[in-house]
Amino acid sequence: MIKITFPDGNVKEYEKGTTAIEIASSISEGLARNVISASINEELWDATRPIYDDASIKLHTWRDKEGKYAFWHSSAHLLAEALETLYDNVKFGIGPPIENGFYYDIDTGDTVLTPDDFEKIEKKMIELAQQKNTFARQEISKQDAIDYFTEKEDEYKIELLQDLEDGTITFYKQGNFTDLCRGPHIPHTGMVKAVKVMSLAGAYWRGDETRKQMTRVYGVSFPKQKELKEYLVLLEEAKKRDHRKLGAELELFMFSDKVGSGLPIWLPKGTQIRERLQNYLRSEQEKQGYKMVVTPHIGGKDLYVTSGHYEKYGEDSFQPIHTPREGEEFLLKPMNCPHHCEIFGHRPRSYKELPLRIGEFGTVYRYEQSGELHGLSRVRGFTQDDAHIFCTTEQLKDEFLSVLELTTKVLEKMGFDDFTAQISLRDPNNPEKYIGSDENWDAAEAAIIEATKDVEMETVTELGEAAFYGPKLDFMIKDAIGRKWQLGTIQVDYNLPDRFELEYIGSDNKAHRPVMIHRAPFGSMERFMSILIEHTAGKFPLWLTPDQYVLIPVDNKFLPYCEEVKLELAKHDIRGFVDDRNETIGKKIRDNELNKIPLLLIVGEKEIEAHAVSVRRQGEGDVGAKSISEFVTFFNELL
RNA sequence: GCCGAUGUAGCUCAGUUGGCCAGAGCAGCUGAUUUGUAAUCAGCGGGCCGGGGGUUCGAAUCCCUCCAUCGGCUCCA
Repeated sequence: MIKITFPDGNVKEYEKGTTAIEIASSISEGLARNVISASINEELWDATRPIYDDASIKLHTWRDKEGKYAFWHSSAHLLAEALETLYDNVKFGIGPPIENGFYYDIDTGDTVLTPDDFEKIEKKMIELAQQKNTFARQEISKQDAIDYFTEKEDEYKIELLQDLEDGTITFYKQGNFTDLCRGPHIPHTGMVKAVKVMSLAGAYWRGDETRKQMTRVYGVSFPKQKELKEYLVLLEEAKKRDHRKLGAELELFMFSDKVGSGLPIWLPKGTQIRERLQNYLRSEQEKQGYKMVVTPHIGGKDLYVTSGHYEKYGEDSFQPIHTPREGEEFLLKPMNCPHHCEIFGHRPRSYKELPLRIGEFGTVYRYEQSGELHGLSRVRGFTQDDAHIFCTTEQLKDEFLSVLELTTKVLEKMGFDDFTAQISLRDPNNPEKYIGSDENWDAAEAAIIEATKDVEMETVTELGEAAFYGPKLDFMIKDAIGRKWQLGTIQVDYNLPDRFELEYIGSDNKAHRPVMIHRAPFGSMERFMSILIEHTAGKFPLWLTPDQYVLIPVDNKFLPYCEEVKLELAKHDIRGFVDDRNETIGKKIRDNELNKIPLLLIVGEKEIEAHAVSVRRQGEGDVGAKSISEFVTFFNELL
C-alpha cells in the first residue's frame, strides 16, 4: 500500500500502482470522468500513470490551467496525427499548448497549407479523436529514440533529442502517431469533442531567424461543442472591441502615410480623453509630492553615450539628427531618464531633498521593427506617464508602497478592478548578467516583495526576468472580456545613477549614490488608451468621455431651448452638444447611440413646459423625463 | 527585420478566359420634408483601382519591385 496526500492534507491508502484516475473514482465517478492530469509530488503526470510510492496528489480538470494545458497539448498531438494522415512528408518541430489553444510547427515540404485545408484537418482530428485512443507513455533510451526518428527522417525531432539526457526521454503514442514528449496527456483522445484550426503563421525553427521557417498551425479544442461556440463568440466580441476599429469609428486617433507608420495622430476626441487621463494622474501625483518637469524631445548624442543607450540601441534607432555645424548630432529621445538624471545632477543635492520625484509626460521615439507596429499598442512615437524617483536604499520600500498605492488607485478609477503584479527578480544562476552589488539587489528585491505583501497585492514572481540594472514589478490587468494585458511598470535602477555619477550629500556630510526608480502607471498614453478602448468597448467612463450628453430636439424649432439647457448644464460642468442636424429624431437617436454618447436628452413641447429633458441612456433606452435640476442630480450620481 | 495574406470612393464591399465611359450601400453636398425614442425622400459630386516599373493593340485584372495594413515569428531601453 502507498500513502496518498491530498491538497487539503488528508491522507488515504491505495494499492501500489494505482493511478490518479482510480484515486479520483474513489472520490466520485464524476470527478474520475473529468480528470485530465495530475500533479504527483508537484510534478505533472498522466492521470493514467501508475503510482508506486507515497506521494502528494492534486487532480487537474478542464477547469484549471494544468488541465487545459494537458488537454491542448494532447490536441496538438492529435493535430500532428491528422496532418501526418492527410499529407505526405510532413516533418514535425514542436507542438505545445499556449494561452488559448495550441500549435504545431511543421515542415510540410512541398505542400502549402491554406485556410481552405482547415475544415479537412478539423474533420480528420475529430475522426481520430472518436477512436478514443489512449496516450501510451513509453520511457525510451536516447539511442532508440534517435533511431526511431532517423528512420522516420524527422531531423527536427533528432535535433531536439540531442539536447536531452538519456534516461529522461519519453515517447507518447496515440493511434498511429508517436511523438517525443514529456507529457502529460489526457487519458484518451475521446475527451476532445470540438476542434477549430485557427490560423497559419510562419515561425522559425527554435525561434532562430537564421534557421528554417516552419509553418505554425494554430488550433484550439474543447471538451464540449458548446464551449467552442462560446469561445468563437468571445473572439467576435474581441473583434468588435478592437481599438483600431473603434478608434477610427469614434474619431479618436488616426494614422497618415505621409506622417509615417507607427506615428499616431490624436484627433480632438482622443485628445480630450488623453488630457483628462493626464490631468487626473497629474493631480494624484501632485498629492504624492511629484514635481513635474518638461524636457526637450531631442538630446545630444553624448547624453546617450553616457547613458549607454547609444551603444546598445544606436544602430536600430531613428538615426541622429545633424545640424549645419559639423559633428553636432542629436537623437530623438527614446526615453526620459537621461534628461531627468541631468536634472538631478544639475546642482549638489542634499539627503534632505530625497526622495526627489521628477515627473513628465514625456514623448519618446523608438524605431520599432516594421512588423511590430500595431494600432496604438505598439508605435514609434509615444508619451510615457513617466517619473523618476531618486532616493536612498532605505527609502525604496516606502517609495514602492506609494507607487503601488497610486497605481492601484488610478487603475481602479479607470474601471480595472482585476489586476495582479508580476515581480521580476534576478536569475540566481547567472549573477554575472546583472550590475550593482548583491547587497543592493537583495535590498531592492526585498523592498518590492515586502511592499506588495504590505498592500496584500496578488503577485507572481519570475526569476531571471529582471532588467540587467535592477528588479521590476509589472502590473497585469484583466479586461472586461477576460484578456490579460501588461500595463504600468516600476523598475529599480542602479545603473543610470552610476553612469551619470549622481550623488547626494548625506547626513554624514559624505557623498552617496542615490537609487533611481522608473515608474509609469499607464505605461504609455497610447498603450493605455488602446487597452481602455478595448476594455470599455468605446463606452468610456462618464467623467472621461468627450461628450457626456447630446440634446436632441423633437423638432428643430426647439433648438433655442436646447441651447438654453446646454448653457445651464455647462454651469454644472456637464458637457455635451446639440444635434441640430436636419434629420428625423429616429435618425439622430440611432447615430448618437452608435457614437456611444452616454446620455441622449430628448426635448419637445412637453419638456419645455416642465423645464425638463427626457433622458435616454446609451444602450439602455428611455429612463423617463427629469427636470433640469433632477437631471443634474441624476448625472452626478452616475459619475 | 522575417514568413504569409491583403490593398478598388471617407467607410464596408462588388468587379478574373485581360476589352464598352470602374459599380453598390452608407457617409458627404444640395433641395424638399419639421419630425416624440435606432435609418424621411429626391438629386448631385466623389476613384492615378496603394506607388513605381514591365508584358500587351489593350491592365483594377498578368509579372517585378517598393510602401502600407492584417495574422504570426523575432524584438520591446
